[in-house]
Amino acid sequence: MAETTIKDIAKECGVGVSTVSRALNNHPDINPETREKIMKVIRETGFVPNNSARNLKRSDARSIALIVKGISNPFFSDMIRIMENYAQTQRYTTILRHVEPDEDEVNVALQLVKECRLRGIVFLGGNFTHDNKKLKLINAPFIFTTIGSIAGDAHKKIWYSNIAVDDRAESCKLVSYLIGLGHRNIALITEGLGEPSVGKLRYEGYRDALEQHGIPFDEKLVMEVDQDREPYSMKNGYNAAKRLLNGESKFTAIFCEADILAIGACRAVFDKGLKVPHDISVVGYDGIEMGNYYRPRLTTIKQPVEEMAEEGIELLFSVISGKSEHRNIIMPAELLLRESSSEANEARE
Amino acid sequence: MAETTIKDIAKECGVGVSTVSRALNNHPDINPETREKIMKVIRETGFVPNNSARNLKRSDARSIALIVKGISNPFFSDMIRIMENYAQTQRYTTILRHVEPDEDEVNVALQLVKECRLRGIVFLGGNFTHDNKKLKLINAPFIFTTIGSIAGDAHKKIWYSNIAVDDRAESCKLVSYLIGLGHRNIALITEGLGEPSVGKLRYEGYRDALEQHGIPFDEKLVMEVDQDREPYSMKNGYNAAKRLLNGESKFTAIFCEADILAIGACRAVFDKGLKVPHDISVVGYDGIEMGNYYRPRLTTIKQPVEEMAEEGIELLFSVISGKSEHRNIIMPAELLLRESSSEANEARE
DNA sequence: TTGTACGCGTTATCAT
DNA sequence: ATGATAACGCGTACAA
Repeated sequence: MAETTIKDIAKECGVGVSTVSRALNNHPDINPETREKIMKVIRETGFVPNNSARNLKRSDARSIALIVKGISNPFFSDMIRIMENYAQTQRYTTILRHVEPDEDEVNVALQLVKECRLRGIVFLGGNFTHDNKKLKLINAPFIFTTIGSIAGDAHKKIWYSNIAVDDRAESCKLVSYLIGLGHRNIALITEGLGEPSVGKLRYEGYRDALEQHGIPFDEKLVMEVDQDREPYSMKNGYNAAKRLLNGESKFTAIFCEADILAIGACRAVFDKGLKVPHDISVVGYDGIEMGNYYRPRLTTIKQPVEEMAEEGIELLFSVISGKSEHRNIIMPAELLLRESSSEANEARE
Repeated sequence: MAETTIKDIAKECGVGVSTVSRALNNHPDINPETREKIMKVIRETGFVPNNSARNLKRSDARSIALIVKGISNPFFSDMIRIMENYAQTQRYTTILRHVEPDEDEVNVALQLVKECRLRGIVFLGGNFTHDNKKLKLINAPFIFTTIGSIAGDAHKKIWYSNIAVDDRAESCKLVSYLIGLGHRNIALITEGLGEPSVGKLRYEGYRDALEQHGIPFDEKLVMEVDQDREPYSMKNGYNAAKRLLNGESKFTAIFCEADILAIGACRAVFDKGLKVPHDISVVGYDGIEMGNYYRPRLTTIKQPVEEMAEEGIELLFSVISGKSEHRNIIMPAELLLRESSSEANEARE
């Protein structure tokens, strides 16, 4: 029941193994005829080279990894698809690895790179700062994406790439828009402020906006989600909003750090017998497709997912092939004004 | 820049490579002291054995694959997580592979099994019948899940597993419920009837229900989604519903073969200035979390995702370890009566 | 252009 | 209990 190997093919064709290998890898110095003969047998047999043996031998193992923190966020699925497809066009194998919220994505990468001889890594989600010492140990080029950007870092000497929107600025933009609508008491549903996450950047953007408009910061209006398996979930948005609504602080708008949280928050508002946006405006962040189907359509910051994925994966591959250096790319995001926000009405008690 | 290998560790510890290997794999015949000494060095070095070399040599490669058709359906993310976690507890590596709608999942499996020496495969999504000849070529135990069940097959001699709900019966149950509410003109938004997919089973359940209640079948009320990249998407639900609404046939309810389609369909109804369920009832299938946050909450058939994932992966592993035979498991589904369905009002023209 | 032989890092078999 | 060594399947330098 042993799988057929390159030897079997060689024997079958009456040639040496190296000739088969050459046929397999489009090597130049091989007689087109023998090549065709061999490929025919390969097709008939359905032979597929053993990946382990290949990677073991090859100096360039032709595989990259996508390390995703937060699979259940639909935000990532498109990006994953685009990146996988691109890798395939480069004849690379993609290893897709999920990371639980309590796992350290850098440790996972460290392990994976050794296990699988990766040629490159994309981190999706997770924290935006990491232990540099550990990062240095990753023996392959890597890029971060959708984990936030820090504009000030752009000039620093960089040895890995980052591609993201300017979360702090975009977040500030969104909250400023709410303020412009007359909202003064704006609640925030946030991922949690302990970690250096995008959540924190968006939180800072929120504070920036308040400060710029001379609105005092009220920490009672900041609600962290449950330290759950998955911070960005509808359930967390729901629970956090419920706590806010049952609290004593009054507010006329909620800024949720992700659309998926906003959807949960809307549900909590409805369950309270209130209307969005009439009683409370609810805005999100990310621009997931669902936001356009939800009722009301979600006002949000739309991240350019497709473009980020494309630019990111192209960048990684040009770094791998030595064609380009690492870069720090800040993508533009778009403020989508839709139905879940409106002018502030009287703040509820 | 070469990675550290088992040899380096051996040299460092002043022992042979086989001793290191024994320490690494919890072999019985090794002195606990030397074992501890070696493990200490391994921890300090951060050494990780090369997976390719391992799989190459090992008879039991300790890896399984999850082959997923339709990543963007949030329905699958929970299942994937549960299965990955379970595999990890068995110290197995999980290879997650997405399949595009136009790819053949069996071909992918065939290739993967050879490339990676898989010990088992889970198919999520995709068609429910396949070329048996090809299936026989898959050199590893495999199970299908969420691709529909055919009750009549239960007695057949089986050499692979299937775990799913009885899509036809559940679908019939749901449509019968609508009929019970007084609906006579019930539209169907379906995946497409060319392929032997769950879509087809649900379509048959729809027809069963009509027939049982003596309602004539009207093919004008059956709307196939666009042959898109991804059949189950909100966009497809939206477009299909729009075509129905702009058509000449009248109806008071729409049965969508997936919740994600139903959400799109609701949006189309709203855009037309109509109300769900007052003017048109919209029901879905799957029981995704979003259905409970949407407004109105979706009436649907809830598949027991967690249980299916758990039972499925456990079954696969017990087949792998020879502890059990392949089985054909039909899971119970639940009819969730929520807000998107109500008694039929006058059919719109 | 083609074939032979070696080595990639690991595990398993056999001595010791 | 431990160490030397032969595989595993493939790519490639080198010889032919």
